[in-house]
Amino acid sequence: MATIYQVAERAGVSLSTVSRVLNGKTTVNATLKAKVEKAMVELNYRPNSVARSLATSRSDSVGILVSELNTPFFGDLMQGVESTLRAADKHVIITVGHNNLTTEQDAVEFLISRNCDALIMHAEAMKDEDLIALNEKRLPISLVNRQVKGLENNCIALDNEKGGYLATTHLLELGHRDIAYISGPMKIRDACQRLKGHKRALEEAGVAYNPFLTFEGHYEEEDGKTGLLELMSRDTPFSALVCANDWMASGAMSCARDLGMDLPHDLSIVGFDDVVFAHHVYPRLTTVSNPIADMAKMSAQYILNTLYGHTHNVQRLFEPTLVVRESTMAYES
Amino acid sequence: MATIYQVAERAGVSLSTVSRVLNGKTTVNATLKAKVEKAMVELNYRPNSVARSLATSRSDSVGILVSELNTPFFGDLMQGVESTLRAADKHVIITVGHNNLTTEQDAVEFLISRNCDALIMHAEAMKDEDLIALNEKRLPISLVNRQVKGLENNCIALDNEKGGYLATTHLLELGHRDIAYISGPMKIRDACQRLKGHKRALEEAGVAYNPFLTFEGHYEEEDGKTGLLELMSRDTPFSALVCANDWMASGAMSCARDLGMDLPHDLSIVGFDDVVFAHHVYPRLTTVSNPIADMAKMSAQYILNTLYGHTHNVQRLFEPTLVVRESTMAYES
DNA sequence: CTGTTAGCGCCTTCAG
DNA sequence: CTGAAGGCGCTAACAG
Repeated sequence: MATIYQVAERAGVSLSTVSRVLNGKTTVNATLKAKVEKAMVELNYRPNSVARSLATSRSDSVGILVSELNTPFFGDLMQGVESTLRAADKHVIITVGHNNLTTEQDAVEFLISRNCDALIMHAEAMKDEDLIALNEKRLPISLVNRQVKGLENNCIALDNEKGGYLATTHLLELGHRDIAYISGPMKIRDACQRLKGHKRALEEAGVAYNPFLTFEGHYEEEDGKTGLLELMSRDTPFSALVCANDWMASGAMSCARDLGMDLPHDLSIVGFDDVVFAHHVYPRLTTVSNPIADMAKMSAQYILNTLYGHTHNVQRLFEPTLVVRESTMAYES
Repeated sequence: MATIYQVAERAGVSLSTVSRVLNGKTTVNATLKAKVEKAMVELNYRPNSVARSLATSRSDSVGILVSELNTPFFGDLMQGVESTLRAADKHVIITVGHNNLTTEQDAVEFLISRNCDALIMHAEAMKDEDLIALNEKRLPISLVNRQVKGLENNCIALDNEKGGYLATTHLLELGHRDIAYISGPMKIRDACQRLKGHKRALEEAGVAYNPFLTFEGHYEEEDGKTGLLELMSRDTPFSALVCANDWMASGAMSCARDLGMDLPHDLSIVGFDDVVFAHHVYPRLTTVSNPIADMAKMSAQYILNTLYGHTHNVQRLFEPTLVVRESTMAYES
């Protein structure tokens, strides 16, 4: 690969001149500039971003931390960030945290050692204080789908409580009173908030919350099945079910069908996230949309602002909306 | 951030010694080594991989090119590569090609300028000769889901022809004779091969191929719908349909249901890829499994072999298998 | 086994 | 506006 030095030699100028036309910061005599550019194409010159990064300790790329690579949720997240960053000529380095503390920390170290200018993270295992320290002492970060006290500006989150509220309210409006709930793991923030919204909706409707109607899952498809089975074994009848994400909803639907139930007549089901397959299931899933791609985009814009002087508006709290499809229907006594 | 020099100073040794304990290539006196390690933790030292990369022109990371970030297929691909590479302590830099020539080339240049040691690519737009040149003149590459003449060793691919054959044979064995086919874009290799397999199955069964029963789509969900509608408008009855991927199959299923058809009684449908949502659709989709995660893993192992002296076995051609679920049933006259 | 000395490719003062 | 010189953090011969 040609280096800046060879370009300089061929163009008959010094390497600083080449550097200047490369970066376009300072003005360069038009003739020299032309010569340099000619030399560059002739040599098929490509700047080495590693060298540049070492010299400037910047890299024009931002690190991304996701929990998994192969789920629709994170797919949308990555895609949202990548496309808006790329439009600004920034690049993206993606790492995986697997919802595990050590892995997340390793990933962060890797990204930093790669001179990333900033980090956009979906951190699940790292603690609030770690994140605060990271942001203060190391490099700017933005958190997607999480709210950290003391880092309000950096957080882009969904109003999960409202989402839970919407789901349950929808069911209440359809006349359901006995509403079961399969939650995510309660150690995860958003899972708590969604459940909280569910409870508020019940309360406002004057329906007593019955702990026997809720089951704690792990956000995985399998939990929809085991949850439904468990709930049904408790001898507390219910006519509707809200699941804290679409995976569990899909699991519950399959299970219900295997049990010979007729959906949605025998059971109305609401999901959460409106993940890509939500309208592939049958009946098509009524769910709460989680505009993760938009949030990701916003997160990227925030980084663009703080790092490269852009001036996008940044919206920090996103409102979920209810997407009514065919998996819910009016209560039939 | 602490540098190797500061560590050396604090430990009272030269920086080459520090470098040595860092890389562990040569032996270092145990006492000195201890001193160095102590200094490293005290200073919370982290090696700067950019500097290392500049000095060695290696980076212990391999670039990945996918077409999209937010689809199950590429999700599995990325996940397969990432996990096996990470197990070998290599990192991954992911870029997106969007099935567009310029974008793909930019992505490749970015990865090279980042000193990636190798590339694992799902290249769709770049031409065979570009890929050959890339591999010969620049850096080792491995191609997933593509076969290039002259690059046999670097290619990990699925026997798509066999997949098409399996899908149609399954239907034939169920007694269907009039089998419609919604293909992918014929400019894409695998789409051609899948169709070829379909034709071979018909031929072997003594069923004449009827061009009126095939429709060319673009591998998108929408094509399932438009394809089905178009095929039905051609007044050539059929009792079964194979779609060249699951997205189109899902689209066709929704459309069929909207048309009031009873699945699978009124129409048996087979998909291709066995993508994550294939068993979320209803009826659960019979499809041809595409072990993309395994292929991705193999691709990573190939790179590990050629680059870092590993000695994994590498399987270059993968056999698809038929996954029979509930979207197909015996022909009813 | 250890320290010294050059670079890796580029940017960035500083003079001119 | 241009060139010379030093340095980013680390590795890799080369002597000792």
